[in-house]
Amino acid sequence: MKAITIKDIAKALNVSVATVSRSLRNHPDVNEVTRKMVLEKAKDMDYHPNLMASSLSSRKSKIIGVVVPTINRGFWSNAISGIEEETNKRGYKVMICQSCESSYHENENLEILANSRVDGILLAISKNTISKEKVESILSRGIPILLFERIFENIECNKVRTDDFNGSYTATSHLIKSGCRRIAYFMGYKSLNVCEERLRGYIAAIKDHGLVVDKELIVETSFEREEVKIDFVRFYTKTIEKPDGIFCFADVIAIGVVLGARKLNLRIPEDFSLIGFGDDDVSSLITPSLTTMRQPSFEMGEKSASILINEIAEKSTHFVTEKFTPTLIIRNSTKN
Amino acid sequence: MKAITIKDIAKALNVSVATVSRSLRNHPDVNEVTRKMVLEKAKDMDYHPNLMASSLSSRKSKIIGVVVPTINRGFWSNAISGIEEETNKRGYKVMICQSCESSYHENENLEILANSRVDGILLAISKNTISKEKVESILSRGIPILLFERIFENIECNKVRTDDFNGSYTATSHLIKSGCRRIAYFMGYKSLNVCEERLRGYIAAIKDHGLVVDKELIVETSFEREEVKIDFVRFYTKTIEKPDGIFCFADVIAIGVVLGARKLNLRIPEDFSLIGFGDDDVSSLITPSLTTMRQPSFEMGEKSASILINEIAEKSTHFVTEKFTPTLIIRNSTKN
DNA sequence: TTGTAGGCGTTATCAT
DNA sequence: ATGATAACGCCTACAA
Repeated sequence: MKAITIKDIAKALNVSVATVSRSLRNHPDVNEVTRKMVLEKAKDMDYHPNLMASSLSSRKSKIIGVVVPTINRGFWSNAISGIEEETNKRGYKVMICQSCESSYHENENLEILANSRVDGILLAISKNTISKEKVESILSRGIPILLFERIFENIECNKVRTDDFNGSYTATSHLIKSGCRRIAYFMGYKSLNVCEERLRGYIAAIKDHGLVVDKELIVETSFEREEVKIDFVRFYTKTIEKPDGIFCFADVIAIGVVLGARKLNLRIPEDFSLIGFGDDDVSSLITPSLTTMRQPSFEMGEKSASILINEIAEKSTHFVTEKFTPTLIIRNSTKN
Repeated sequence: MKAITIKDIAKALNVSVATVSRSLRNHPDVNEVTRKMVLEKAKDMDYHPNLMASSLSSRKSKIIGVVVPTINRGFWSNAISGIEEETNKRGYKVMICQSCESSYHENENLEILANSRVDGILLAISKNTISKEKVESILSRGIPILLFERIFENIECNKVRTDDFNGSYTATSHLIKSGCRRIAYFMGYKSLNVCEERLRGYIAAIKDHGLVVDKELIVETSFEREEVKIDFVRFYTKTIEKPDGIFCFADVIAIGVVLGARKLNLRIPEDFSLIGFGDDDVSSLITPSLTTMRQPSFEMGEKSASILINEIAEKSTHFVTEKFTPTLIIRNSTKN
């Protein structure tokens, strides 16, 4: 059951392992006749290269590590798909880990990936990651990290992000233009700077249109539909002056709001307008279909992988931050 | 920038690499004092083990390969999540690849995973994979493969599958019990044996209830919503005797049918009842909410990983086939 | 063009 | 309990 190695081929052919190795990797310094012979023999003997050995020796694994909060929902599953597409195209494989929104798991995953000597890491930080320490320690070990979607502001590395300010400004403005005057923001986790950025855009839009920001209308909630539903019901019930518009940090939150509204027998957009962020797969299907800011999640994944692989290949030290601007998709959860 | 190795630690401590290696791996044959010393020094020197070297030497990578048709939709993204959960719990990492329903990509991925010396592979075959050759060749190289959801019938390995016959029999029967007499089956790809199995269940239910099978009502379609929509419109338009019930191979197909029905201004379930398979995330949200056969996709992923890892650990040669029976979830796309 | 030999960072098998 | 030393399978100067 022992696998065939280049040594076996060399022996069988009475040549050196170097010649075999070179032939197999299309090295120029090999006689074409020799190469043909080696390749044929390799096929004959059912040879399969050992990538671990090759990686160890060449000091590159051709593997990209990925750490995301979750892999089976909305933005993340699409982004991963984009990552897969691009990495494969460039001859890399991918090792995927979930942090489950836990900084502890995130750190563990990062450590294992780094110890596996992946050539680079794509990371979207978890909701409770506040310290840059781990990331910086891995960067200092010479392993490139690209931060995407969930990033640290002050850190020296490549980044791919959404233009959150712009997006939420557009979303909020759309609500205002369609007649809303009292707009709530369901914001997700305060700790994440994406949430903060979108909060800033929301506030700016409110102010720019001469409305007032009411802190009572800014609600921190989770990324679980059912929890959001509960949060919404509580919020709406206890709020005296009802909002006539709600902007949500993410579509999954907006959908939670829809569920809550159904429970309270509220009609959207008659009783209030609703706008999400992300354009998840479900958003066009739910009733009412969801007005939202579309994020090109697949493309963001592709771009992230592309930039990281460029960095790996060229050893460039010039870092970029790529910003993707979301686009407004108008559906039936807002008026007009 | 060169990373610290056990050799460096050994030198710094004036002990042998063997001692360092043993200390690091909690080998019993080490003096506790020595171990403490080594561990401390390792931390001091910022040592991080090289997993590639370790894998090469120990001949186990602690990595599980996964090959699925797609990673960002319905059953698959949930199954992967379950796989991730279980593998991590057992100290393994995961390398994920998509076949994109292409046998060619599937083979390439399998080859790379095998060459990466993963300890085992979880595979759901693509829609156009007909030959078992590649799988068998990898099995013969001593790398365990577990087939899940999309399997070959006649092959010696562990399997985790849905009880497709049972599920589609139940689904079809439910339509009949709720009054349908002329039931269509939107079946997905004929080439897949899951599709065939569900077809068998559908046919059996029809016959058992004294109805007749009409081949005109068995429609092959794709797994893309928009394509299904088109297929449905064409089908419904050209069919003289309209069906009063439609059973779909998967929820994504059922949703395509919903879109098609909207286009034709048909009402569900008034004009026809609709039942899906899988209970995708969207299915409870769409209008009408979808009656469907729920598959425990996450658990199936977990179970698959669990069985495979057991096989790896115990080198057991006794293969099992685990069957998961789907459960009927009644919502608003069927009557009563 | 080909071969030799050392190295990649561990683990494992002997001794001691 | 510890140490030499040979694998693990491949790559790569350097020599020939």
